[in-house]
Amino acid sequence: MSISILWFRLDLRLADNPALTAAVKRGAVVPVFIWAPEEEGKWAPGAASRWWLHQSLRELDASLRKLGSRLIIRRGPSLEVLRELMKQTRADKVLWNRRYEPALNARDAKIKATLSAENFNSALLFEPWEIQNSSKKPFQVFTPYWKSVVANAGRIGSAGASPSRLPAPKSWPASLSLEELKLEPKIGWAKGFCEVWEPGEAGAQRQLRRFIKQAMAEYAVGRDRPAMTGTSRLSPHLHFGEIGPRQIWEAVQKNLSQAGWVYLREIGWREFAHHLLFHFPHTTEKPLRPEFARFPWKKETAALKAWQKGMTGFPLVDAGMRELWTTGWMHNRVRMVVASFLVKDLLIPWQSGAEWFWDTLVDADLANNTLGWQWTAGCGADASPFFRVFNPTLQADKFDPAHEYIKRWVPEAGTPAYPKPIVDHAAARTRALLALAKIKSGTLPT
DNA sequence: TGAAATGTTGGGGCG
DNA sequence: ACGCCCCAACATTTC
Repeated sequence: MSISILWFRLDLRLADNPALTAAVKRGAVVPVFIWAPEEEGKWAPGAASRWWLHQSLRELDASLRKLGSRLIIRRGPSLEVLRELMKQTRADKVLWNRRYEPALNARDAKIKATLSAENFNSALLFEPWEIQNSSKKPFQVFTPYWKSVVANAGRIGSAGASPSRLPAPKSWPASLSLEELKLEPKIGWAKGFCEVWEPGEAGAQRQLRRFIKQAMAEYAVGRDRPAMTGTSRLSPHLHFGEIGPRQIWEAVQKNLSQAGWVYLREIGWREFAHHLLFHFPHTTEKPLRPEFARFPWKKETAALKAWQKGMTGFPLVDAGMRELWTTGWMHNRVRMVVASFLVKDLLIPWQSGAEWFWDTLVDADLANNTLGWQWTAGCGADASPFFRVFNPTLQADKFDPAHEYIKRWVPEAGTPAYPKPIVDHAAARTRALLALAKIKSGTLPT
């Protein structure tokens, strides 16, 4: 029997974990998590993500201990740690599930070329290179991409079960304590997070069952009502791999209905985001449509601050930004509204919004965040056209008609204590369209 | 997975 | 009865 290092990354679960299954098959398993944020460059986990990661690692360790195993925690560099661990434990192979972020593709390739390693897919229905259009190129439009995924659905593997046993090595190598990683905030700003989230594999499963039973049938409407729990709320669990898309696919197929497809389509958008990030890795920083590099963005520090703090004077925008700050999450309908407001009403670069979301969202995910912001800014693949400007007031009336959501997060709205709108929306819309015209006319000869 | 501007239609009041 | 105007309701176009 061989000894394997199982390198946990964004796959913090025991069920449907192909690397884990393969490791168990080989013999003894040394599960390890390596904290190496510097290897992710600019996109190292933000503060909210680190809070979640701490809880999730604690849960993972507890589940491993129930099987007589445990989680070894180390600090990077990853290659050095893995090499050392192999020596210490006499393991002959490292197994892991793939990630697709540009910085990590390079790092992992190097590790794979250096050590004896084997990789698996736990995070996606299809690998980004498996879905191609008829000319063998990546898709850039969602609908044909999704059609291709559905047409190939028969090839989606079934979700694996948790291992019933997890053979331990003869002796355990040294480990840091979870606290030593200092992932949790020093001051208690994450209190609100604890009230609404249950990080870990068990919490993810509970959330999935809650959604399928109580919300999925009404999803087509419920997903647009920020005051309701009408969405799956699985995004942070998915990001950390506490649940995988194959498990969701399988569970929804068992209860399939028209509404089920509406939801699976959203899983499709997540899949599409990973597809795009893999094939167009520069889009984390730069617009996919090159003409947007010339867009006359503003550097409005005060306005950006007002947006971040939820003090723009637009109740729905502020409600969303405060929900984000308090709970580490924002309803997707409201994400579109606040993003449109930042990019179009304030003309602040979408990258500034992406950075703020990166730091404050517990579900911050490089693929989804990049797609979301480029979609809003109109500069991405299959993006919303820039001239589609959300009117925050109309959006509130449509999707929060009783202002229940607004009252929850902005109780002082409508009183003198509430700030005056920092822009005139109608004027801001005109200004945004003018700015857009500039990059269009810029392509014409003078 | 918008909203505003502009165009069209048709019912009803009124001379 | 008829033409004219008003305007809400709906549709289409534009950004």
